[in-house]
Amino acid sequence: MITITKTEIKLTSKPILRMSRQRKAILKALIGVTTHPTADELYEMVRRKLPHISLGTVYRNLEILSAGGMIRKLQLGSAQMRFDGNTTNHYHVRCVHCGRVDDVLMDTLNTCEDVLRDKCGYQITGHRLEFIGICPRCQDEGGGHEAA
Amino acid sequence: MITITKTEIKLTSKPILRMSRQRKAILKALIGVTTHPTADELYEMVRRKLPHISLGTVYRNLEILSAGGMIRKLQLGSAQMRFDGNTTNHYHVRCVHCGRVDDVLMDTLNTCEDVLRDKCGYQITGHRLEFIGICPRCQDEGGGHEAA
DNA sequence: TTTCCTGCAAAAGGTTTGCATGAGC
DNA sequence: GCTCATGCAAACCTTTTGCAGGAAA
Repeated sequence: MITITKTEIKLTSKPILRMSRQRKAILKALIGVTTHPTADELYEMVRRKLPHISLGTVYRNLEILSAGGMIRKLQLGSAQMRFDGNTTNHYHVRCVHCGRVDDVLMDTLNTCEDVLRDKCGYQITGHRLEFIGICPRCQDEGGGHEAA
Repeated sequence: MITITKTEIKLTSKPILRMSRQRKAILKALIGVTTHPTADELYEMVRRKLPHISLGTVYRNLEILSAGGMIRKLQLGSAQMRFDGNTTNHYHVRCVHCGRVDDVLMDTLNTCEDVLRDKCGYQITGHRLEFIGICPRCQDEGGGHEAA
């Protein structure tokens, strides 16, 4: 269970999570965009406000915030991790050329999970669906963009 | 276009791919299992036959074989890459406890791709669906297994 | 005999971690 | 004041790469 107040986040029978300036800035930066940034991109974003923040702190907080359910880790096809401030159930589409990730609006496949539960012996806890394609911009420019 | 003979693989307007002992052993090892091994696991498997093979060679060949469509790279939720000798369209289920990956038998979502193509501006080229859960063995043992 | 491939080892990412100091509450 | 969080830098892990020698065809 998670309790969120203006100043702290409590996870039942876990240490109190303090709302440090850094943590707040990271969360705010992530919630403020829809671009699913990498840790490094987030580091650059937050650095404009807190120039002395370290990359290690960004990683530590992204881990903590996602463990607390306040953000979501996107372990997509690319090797690098991306993060999403939108924790509602939704899917993504990724551009093979530039690496950009957008949201996809479609119904989720919850009935599939129920079917599988009975069929393969696994206790299903979730699923991850990602579409791959070429984004409008890369189509226009003939695929000239490289992975960011 | 791919041409496969007993001794070589030709990719139209690409250099000839030779069937070296190493390449053959890697391919054979991967096709012989249904466990979706990591590069390192394959390295260990192949090392029993070819003790002097290097990990770099394994990586290089996995890359080449997957580019040629003879095997499939599985970029799943875990950070590490896994490989699949089964190149037919199918989905996977991954155990959060032990990292094991199994095949899932269900129809593929090709109609979703068509709908998206019209809806979000991306030119969709594929999709990746992975279920997450707890495998039978980890359920039995109370989740005592750790990631491999 | 021409390429392509291998083994070795170093480099290159991305991510994690140990430690002393600093800051929430 | 007690803890938790931070900054720094080193360590870690997986994957990639440069190079000289080796082997397919």
